[in-house]
Amino acid sequence: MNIAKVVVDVPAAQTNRVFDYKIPDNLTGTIYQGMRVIVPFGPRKIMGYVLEITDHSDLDPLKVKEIIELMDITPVLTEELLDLGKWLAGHTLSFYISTFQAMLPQALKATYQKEIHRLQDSPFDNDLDKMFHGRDYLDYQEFVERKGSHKQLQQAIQDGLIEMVYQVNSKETYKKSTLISANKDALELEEVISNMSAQAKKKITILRYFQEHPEPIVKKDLIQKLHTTHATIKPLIDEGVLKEEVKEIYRNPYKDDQIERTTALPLMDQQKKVMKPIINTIDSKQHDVFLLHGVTGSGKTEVYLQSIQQVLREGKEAIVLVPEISLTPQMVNRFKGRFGSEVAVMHSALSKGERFDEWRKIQRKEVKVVVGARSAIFAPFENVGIIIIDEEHETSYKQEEHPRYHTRDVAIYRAQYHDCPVILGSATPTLESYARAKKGIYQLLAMPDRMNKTKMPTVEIVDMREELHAGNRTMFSRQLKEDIEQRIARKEQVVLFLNRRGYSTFVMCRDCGYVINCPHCDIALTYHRKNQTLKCHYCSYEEKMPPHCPDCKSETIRYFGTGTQKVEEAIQELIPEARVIRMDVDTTRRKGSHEKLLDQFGNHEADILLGTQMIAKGLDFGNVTLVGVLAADSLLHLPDFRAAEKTFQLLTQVSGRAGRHELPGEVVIQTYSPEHYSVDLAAQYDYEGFFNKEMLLRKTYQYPPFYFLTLITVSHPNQLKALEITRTISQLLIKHLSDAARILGPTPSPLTRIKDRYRFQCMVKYKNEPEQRRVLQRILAYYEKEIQKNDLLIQIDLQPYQLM
DNA sequence: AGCACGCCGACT
DNA sequence: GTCGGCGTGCTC
Repeated sequence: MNIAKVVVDVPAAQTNRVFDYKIPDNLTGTIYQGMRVIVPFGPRKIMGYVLEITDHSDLDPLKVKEIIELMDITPVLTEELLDLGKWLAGHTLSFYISTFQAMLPQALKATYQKEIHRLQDSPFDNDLDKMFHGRDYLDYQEFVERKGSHKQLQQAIQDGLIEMVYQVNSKETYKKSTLISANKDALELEEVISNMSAQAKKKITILRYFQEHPEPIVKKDLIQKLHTTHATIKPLIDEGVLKEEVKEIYRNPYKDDQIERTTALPLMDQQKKVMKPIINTIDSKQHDVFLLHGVTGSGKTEVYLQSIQQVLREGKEAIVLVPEISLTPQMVNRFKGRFGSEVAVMHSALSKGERFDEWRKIQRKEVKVVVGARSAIFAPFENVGIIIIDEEHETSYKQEEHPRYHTRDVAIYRAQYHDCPVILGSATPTLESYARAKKGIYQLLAMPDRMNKTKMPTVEIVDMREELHAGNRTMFSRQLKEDIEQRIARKEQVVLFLNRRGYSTFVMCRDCGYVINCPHCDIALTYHRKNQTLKCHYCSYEEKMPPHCPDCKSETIRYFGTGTQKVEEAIQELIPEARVIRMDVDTTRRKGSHEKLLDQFGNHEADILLGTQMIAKGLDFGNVTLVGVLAADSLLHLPDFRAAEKTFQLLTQVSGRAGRHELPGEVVIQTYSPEHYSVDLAAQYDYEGFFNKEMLLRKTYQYPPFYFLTLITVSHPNQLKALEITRTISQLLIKHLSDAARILGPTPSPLTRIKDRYRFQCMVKYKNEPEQRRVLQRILAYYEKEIQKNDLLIQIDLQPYQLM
């Protein structure tokens, strides 16, 4: 057992395999699969993951190098996760290294540094010598920046004067804290005190403290509590009366102790009904996928909590996934409240260090439940008893970069391994999931009623075209304005929802219609009022807002579109007495500000909560009786076959924010296409009707769930070249896939140009193409060289969510 | 990816 | 004759 099979940290097709390394004697017995190691690779030193430890290599023993050192004391990837990574790489056409990296927190990613070390004290007489500044090493980066001569460098290496040293580091850091405790019991301390000089007042106070509180205390806290300093504690430690120990502590982003503990709530009949099959599956250690279709406010979370409780009782662990956007303090508190310190929380608002700590709690089995966004599906638990995906229809479950996985697929794969259930919960399931449930592939569990039997809010659809005809040019219909005023008068609260997508704030000249576009990408620049600049969403190009139109010199150049800022101004103008809280990316960027704004709203410090996507989910304020949707159909016109589905989901989701408690709710939806079925059926809360209607269309136009999709996007700085390659790829696909597969394209991508690269795409619609992955892999291999040297980029997305 | 090797044109 | 440009191929 002295050979390790290692996947190295080089994401390229040619290195996407294992390399054999000898395990040096000093590491025998301490090295396990799933550990990170540092290995020599060509002239470099890089990080790699040990996949397997065996006792033989097919290679010439002379060619096999030795592992340099270990980066971990315990494996960071379990055997299950290593296997999952291998499967996922094949499933998403990614490199092994990319899938393994995706499973671990950022802090464990290796960083590389190159240094020039001098081997002799004697100076060499050229410019290179000066760069050392008398030190014995020089950072390579510095050498490059100061335009060092590569020739001199090479010469010096040849002459044996210097050598290149490669450093491999990992970014993880541990937060440490010093604990103080007494070395003696209360009686012994009494003796020490009596022997002390009466002048040593502070010292005595400290010892008295430990007589009463024998448990260890953080040094900093002790100093603060007793108004003393390090200087008084130190001698006591030296005398052996007190002892000091350095312990690793976790950064704690949530103050656990402030969260009120809760116990299981009594269940309503419909909750009891759905719990039964879930509990059965848990008890019989079976794998099954449940689709929990429950309207907003039907009590899905309580079902999750009690299912988890059952899992914990069996000594197993639970993974709960929620969309990033709804990972609000309210949500987190519900889990912390029920399971206390058994919960780890993982999401992007945490710092790298905090996320690493949460991950380590899981790795060390110090917690039993993880609540997190997409990547938490890779939690290194070894005894998973349930996986819950809340709001399963959310698009954020699909990773849009390599590896392009869907969380649902990974969840089901892991649940199969662990023989445990998966619960997909949603008020508006994806057509894919609902269709599978109807076919019996998933088990459908329905919760059609709201808790406390509160009625779903009444929904009014307002046709904005009529408003325009009636001479109302504001963004608020007369009805919405009236309703808002009424709520404010009644001291009730209002949530206003603005869907920003498709309505970004572009700049247009009112005289000639000229729109300012990004010079590198094919989209309009977005206006940022803060510093009067125009920014590109895709390449972060930036320019100053021009005082007049670049085309016709007219000064009537204005920003268009409806941003939350603009809506806020409009409300103030229309209803001056309204107190408004605005929630968008700008106002919630700072850590904790999200929470703070919601608290303010919860305390009725404002009448109106105005926001984008992020307020559509999970908010639960009893005093909200009106929800206004300002532009319901802005999503409908995106080039996306899921546009109707997304609109339906969003409207349903938003409507659920109103009237959750005693007070009845009302929803006003403003739209330019009131007759569209997704708007109309959402207003009637008719999921089934929407499902049937949409399924019919999907069937006609051959989209999921009737067909699978593969989207191939080719981009290249040369437009013709991009088109040509896309055409070749479609022809190859036509040739090698079955006749039943439909290959569309090449067509220009909806975003024709990003960062000066032209984009074309090709789409495959198919039902069953077992050869497809292999064909695509061959296509990638065929273009490998061009991908490396030229600027060719080929993106392959199996089951894409975003068609852009 | 990065790095060495090697082949070619442009220059002291 | 030599320097440095980049295309080619390899990394246990």
